[in-house]
Amino acid sequence: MSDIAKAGLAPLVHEAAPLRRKIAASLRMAVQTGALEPGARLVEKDLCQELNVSRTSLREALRELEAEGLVESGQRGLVVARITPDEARNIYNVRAALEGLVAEQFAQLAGEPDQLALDRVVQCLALAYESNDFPAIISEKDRFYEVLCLGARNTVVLDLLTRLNSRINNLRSLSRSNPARGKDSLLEIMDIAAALKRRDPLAAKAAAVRHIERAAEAALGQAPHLSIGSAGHRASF
Amino acid sequence: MSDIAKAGLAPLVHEAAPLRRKIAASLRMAVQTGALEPGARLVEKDLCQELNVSRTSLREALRELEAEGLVESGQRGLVVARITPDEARNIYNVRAALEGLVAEQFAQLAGEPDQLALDRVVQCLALAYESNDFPAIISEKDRFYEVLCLGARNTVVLDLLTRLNSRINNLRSLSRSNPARGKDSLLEIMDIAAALKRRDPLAAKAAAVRHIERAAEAALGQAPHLSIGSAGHRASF
DNA sequence: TTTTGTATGATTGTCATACAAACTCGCCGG
DNA sequence: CCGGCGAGTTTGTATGACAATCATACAAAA
Repeated sequence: MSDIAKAGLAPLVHEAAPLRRKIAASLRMAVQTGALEPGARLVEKDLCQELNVSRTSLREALRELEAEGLVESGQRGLVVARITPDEARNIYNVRAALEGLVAEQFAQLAGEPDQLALDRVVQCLALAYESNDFPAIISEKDRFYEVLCLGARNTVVLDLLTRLNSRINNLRSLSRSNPARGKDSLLEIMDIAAALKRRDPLAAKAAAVRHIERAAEAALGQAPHLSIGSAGHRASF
Repeated sequence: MSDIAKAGLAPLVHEAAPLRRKIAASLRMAVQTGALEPGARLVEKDLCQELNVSRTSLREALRELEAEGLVESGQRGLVVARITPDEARNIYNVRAALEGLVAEQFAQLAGEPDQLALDRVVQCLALAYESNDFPAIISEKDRFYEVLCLGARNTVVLDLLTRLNSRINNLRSLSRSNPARGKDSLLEIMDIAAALKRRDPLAAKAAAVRHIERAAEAALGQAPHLSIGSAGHRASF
């Protein structure tokens, strides 16, 4: 065995992003920024010209987005998915359930490195909030949930949350238009982090659920015509 | 408006299954039955010949399965996803959380027609259990959850559960090898149904969570090395 | 014998093209 | 005004092609 092999080089994680993945990412971004509005038709030929890719690759990317629920088949071809109020509400309900679960798991399973990573990402998040850098907030928050899921040893939830978030990213940016929301949001997150540091599973779960409920209120308006998430989870505190 | 329109005919939802969907379904079935074992390589050319379809459609189907998590990219191309014990455990944890949520919502939101549909599907399920018809049990149980989600006005969870189940269908049939499990499973489901009929959200949620926990025990062995789902949810009863 | 270099084939990722079926829209005749 | 007809558009599917990458085997060198 050579010296190089012993040197412990990084496995060089083959970050080969296939074209279809870049296409999917580009379309996701277009939906998030509003360049593609809900209900907009996705005409393959046009998108091919726009992105300068073949129909083959484009269609594979569309399958990915379709499975994600970001686009749906209208009467004719695909359209950007319209999110009904019920769906939006339910996405938040699901997020509350899932993030409550991983918060609970993190408190029970996370090791020292996970706690350190959590500290770091919470600090980054605080900075992003202070500088009001919206894209950074979103991206750091995604990283926060990533750290949470990894510490919870739960990649299943990480997967699901990623997909769900892509469906409500437009709502997320909408809810940030409320200036007061930012401060509250950060405080709620620090509540979660504090409970996690104490390794208090139930408090962590409660804080995580509360955070999502507040976010839902901010994004959807104060009237959750489905009292579900709230009532049910509050009952379990 | 014609008499026909008044007759309340089904909207005839143009169930034109594109070929790629049939391909995906066929591959799902192959994984579930074990014809394709976890870790098995999916060579496109071979699959094309086997299924007698073009590579174009096959690859689109594979994207669908990839997004579903049923196949994953190995070093070279795709392989049938191997499910680690952690992942399996977490899939059950997530199912517990999600099915608890929809049970709660059903109890609060379901109308008369939903309750009727529930009765019907529970009866079918009982029949399937009695006749020990494994494929029918699986299929009726999927319908049970479909009815549950529709009554809960929560298509988001319906979507997620469908995808998750495809990843553990092999485990599900495995757990059915335990003969005693069938009776218990049916009883647990009737517990859920009873709570739903009483419109008791918390009892319904508790029963749904308990059902999944028992199923997890049966499928994964009695030692849930992650005490998460159990501890947390029991605490909220 | 072990390591290195090379050839060969298999497989994926991407593309261009083709064509049938389904749909849209506008035109035309009643 | 209405209803059908036809042209253009768009999707679904198939085919063939090619470069890049990977696997394997094999030959050459140390």
